Amino acid sequence: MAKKDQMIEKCDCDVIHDDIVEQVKEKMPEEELLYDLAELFKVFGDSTRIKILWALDTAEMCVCDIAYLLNMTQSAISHQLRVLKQAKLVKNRREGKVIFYSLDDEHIKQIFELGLVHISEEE
Amino acid sequence: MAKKDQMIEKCDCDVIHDDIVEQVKEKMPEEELLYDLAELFKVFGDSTRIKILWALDTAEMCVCDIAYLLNMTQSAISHQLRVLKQAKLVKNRREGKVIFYSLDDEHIKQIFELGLVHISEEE
DNA sequence: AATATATATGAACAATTATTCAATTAATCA
DNA sequence: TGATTAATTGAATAATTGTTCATATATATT
Repeated sequence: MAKKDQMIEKCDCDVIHDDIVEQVKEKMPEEELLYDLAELFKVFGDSTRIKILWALDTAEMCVCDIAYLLNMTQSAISHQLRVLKQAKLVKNRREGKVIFYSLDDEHIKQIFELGLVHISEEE
Repeated sequence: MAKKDQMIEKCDCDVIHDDIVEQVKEKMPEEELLYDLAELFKVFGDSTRIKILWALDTAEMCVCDIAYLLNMTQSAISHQLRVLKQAKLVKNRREGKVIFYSLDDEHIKQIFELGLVHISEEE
């Protein structure tokens, strides 16, 4: 954090690298898009949220049931559900006093599965 | 952090939810696996690392070129490359004074692409 | 050997974040 | 209306993390 706004000079380790840098620059998505992508993965980067998402992939659940399942306080779960909702990963509906949460994205499971492939490949 | 080891009681919002909790429990991967998955996504959850990975998807690059490309200090890049290497996402080879980094995983791009799909779908 | 360069590393600091605790809101039911 | 319950919210705290700065290591060159 607190990145200073400095100008990084080219190294002179090999002039040929100029080509590579230019080539990479062209193929890179926009700065903002990559930032958003990092924000999305940041949401996945917490085991409580991963568990919630994985649970909701099986069934719609209310807050207290998630709390019971994960053995955590309602408050903690509620805070995390808010993060997930802001990221448009879950949605909810009210039924009386109870609020049911469910997944709001098709790709979550696929992303998780790919992640698991990577993990299981580490020797 | 600092999660207290407390016992969360079942809510009595509806006794039927017992079934759901049991069903979800059965389908959930092991605690440890989900933890590792979160750790992986934590690595993706930083825009500097995302940029590095995206850059390396186009071409093998040395540390100073990455630093120049992203306009960040060599030190900052080096620290992040260490994180990426520990997560087995990049590998490196030395050529004289210069150390070249490249991707060490087939799935990174796929995971990123899926993430981008989610982002672009948000209305 | 001495110097220069590319990279790595460790400590420090600022910023971010996950959980807890206490209080509040919203709905139900007596 | 008052009591109960499910969920949300805000502040506080502890832990984690990304960058900087100074220093160390490794290779090449003179």
